[in-house]
Amino acid sequence: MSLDSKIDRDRIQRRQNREDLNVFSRLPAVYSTSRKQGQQLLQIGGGLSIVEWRTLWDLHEAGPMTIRDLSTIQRTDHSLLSRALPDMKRKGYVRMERSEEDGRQTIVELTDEGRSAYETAAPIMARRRAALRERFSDEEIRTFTGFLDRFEEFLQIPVDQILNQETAE
Amino acid sequence: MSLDSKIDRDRIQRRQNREDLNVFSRLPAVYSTSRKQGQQLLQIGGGLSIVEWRTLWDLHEAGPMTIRDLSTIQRTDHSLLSRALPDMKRKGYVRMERSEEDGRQTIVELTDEGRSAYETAAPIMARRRAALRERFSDEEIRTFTGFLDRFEEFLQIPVDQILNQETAE
DNA sequence: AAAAATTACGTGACAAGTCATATAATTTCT
DNA sequence: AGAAATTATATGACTTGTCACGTAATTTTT
Repeated sequence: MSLDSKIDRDRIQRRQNREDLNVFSRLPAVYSTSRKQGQQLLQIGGGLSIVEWRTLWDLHEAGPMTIRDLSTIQRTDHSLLSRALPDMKRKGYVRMERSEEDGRQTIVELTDEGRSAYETAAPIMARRRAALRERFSDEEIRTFTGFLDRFEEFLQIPVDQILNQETAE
Repeated sequence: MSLDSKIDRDRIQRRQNREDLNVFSRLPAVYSTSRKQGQQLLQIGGGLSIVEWRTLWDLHEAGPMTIRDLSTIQRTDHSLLSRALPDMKRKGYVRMERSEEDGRQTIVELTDEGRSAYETAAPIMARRRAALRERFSDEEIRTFTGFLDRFEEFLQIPVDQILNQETAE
């Protein structure tokens, strides 16, 4: 019997419908589509990368800070910044200086050129957030991010603890 | 003046709090933490990669299907599968066969060995979903995925349409 | 004060995604 | 039927993200 005849369209469809309710499965697609949209908008707004945009934005909003601060705000690994910053410095977007108080830290500060790059991208990115707010009320955003909070709490649970709860089922 | 003294801890903290409500900013971290958790569990459950797990799971649940079907269910680019499948075939997890009905398609089917790899990982991954259900009711999961639906709808909107709605603000 | 632990950062290696482009097969249009 | 468009897959190039490990600086312990 050929494999063709073994394909069960209905069953495949049901599988897909089922997976629509699986948060773990949906996250990758939602994330990557969101990222894609961000990249497109940044392309229009001067060609910054996502990491660059986040960094300029943070520095603009909160002033000079360390690499650790940036990675904390952005909720990413510091290595992402470690790699992006020298490039950004070369482009003239930021200044970097070893901290006098703590020689391990590097303090990053926006330059005028960085500010100007920020200002090119900012209105477009603001438009995006506004467009989202046209579709989600403040209340809904809080509910949505509340779910993200709870989901993140779940993800914090150590793996062995998850596995040892079989009884609770 | 040294850069150290220009650091404003309070302002940085406020920035961070603000970003906690920004869905666009939160998604990357939530996604990658979820992925990390998945990878850890798979490591324990036999060492499958995420793509491999998803594929074995889908084939187990819905029977043989094409690469396109797999990528649709998994909501990812087909290239991910295109690259993973030859490896999975080499490991003996799947069979691949050109479709007789449509010579462009490749039909993928689970082998016994693939089934056995699936069965090693499955209980662990099921435990994870159960652990989630202990913290989110069915109702809440539906609300959560409902938000994901709406957010994805938003992401579907063409970029130029988002930018041209400035009036609506 | 010396030793041990922690923290900040840099860097190499890897996974999971994307897109763009190429090719072959199928379908649609004229 | 032939031409044109579409679809399925493969593959190269790239981004975002992780982790692990190394080094230097700081903090904590003894």
